[in-house]
Amino acid sequence: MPELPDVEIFKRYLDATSLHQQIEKVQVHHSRILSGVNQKTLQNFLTGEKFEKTSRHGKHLFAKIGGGWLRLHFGMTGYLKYYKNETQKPWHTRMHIRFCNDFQLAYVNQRLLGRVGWVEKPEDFISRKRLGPDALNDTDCHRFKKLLAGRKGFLKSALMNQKVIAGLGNVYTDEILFQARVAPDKPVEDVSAKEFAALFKSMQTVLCKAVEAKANPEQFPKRFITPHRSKDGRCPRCGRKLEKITVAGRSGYFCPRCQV
DNA sequence: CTAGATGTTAAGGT
DNA sequence: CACCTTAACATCTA
Repeated sequence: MPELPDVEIFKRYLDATSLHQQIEKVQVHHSRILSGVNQKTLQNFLTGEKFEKTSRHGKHLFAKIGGGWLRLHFGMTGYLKYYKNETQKPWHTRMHIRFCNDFQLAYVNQRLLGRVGWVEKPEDFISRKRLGPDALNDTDCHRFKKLLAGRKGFLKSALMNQKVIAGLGNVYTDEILFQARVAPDKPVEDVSAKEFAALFKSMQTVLCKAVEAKANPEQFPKRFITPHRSKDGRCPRCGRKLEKITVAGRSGYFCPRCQV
């Protein structure tokens, strides 16, 4: 589930496997994943070059290479896989980078909702898309309040809006709301100063713990609601059956007793 | 067979 | 301008 913590793990994976190696060949198996660049241009930009470093903003991963940056976004289903043996090539590999050491990096995207692009600088992309500050690296409690102040609509919608804060998706938004004990359908205008502080603190804790757990829900702390997000899921705090709610077209889960 | 799944965006409405 | 809902995208699974 490629939200901020997942993409942070992909970043570390790319850093640990693919930096400073010359690229021998690039193949795009499905042009639908390309955004603002065609296959030939992308191949020209990458071939013979090396990834120098990476950065992440929200759910976007950038890798500096040659005269610009490769941008990777994963949609609802996507990940990276570094491998050597052709038998390990994942199903639904949409782009494929072969390094001179014979290892390969696959961009896997089953549902084709992810995108690969090329930007001169990450900041250009971030401002063009009007993305908010990164939820993990670029916020503090004061700024967080200011981002949400004066907004209308439900809290969950605002938190999931990438133009407000970048990186939170459906699952982690539910987790943050649960940990802060605030209901997803609370109007932003009704959120108290105390609740804003709790939300900010939960956002930091949840994202940090998720990254520590390698974004794997099986390794999340016991108090997390994420592993219980399902029809018969129960609140890990009070045991009550979770409620399902649709906000901004997405299914959210929350505990009606613990979250007010 | 159908509904729903981690994301984003366009279109149309309030 | 801000926000809402719905649909669409493509594919797999419960």
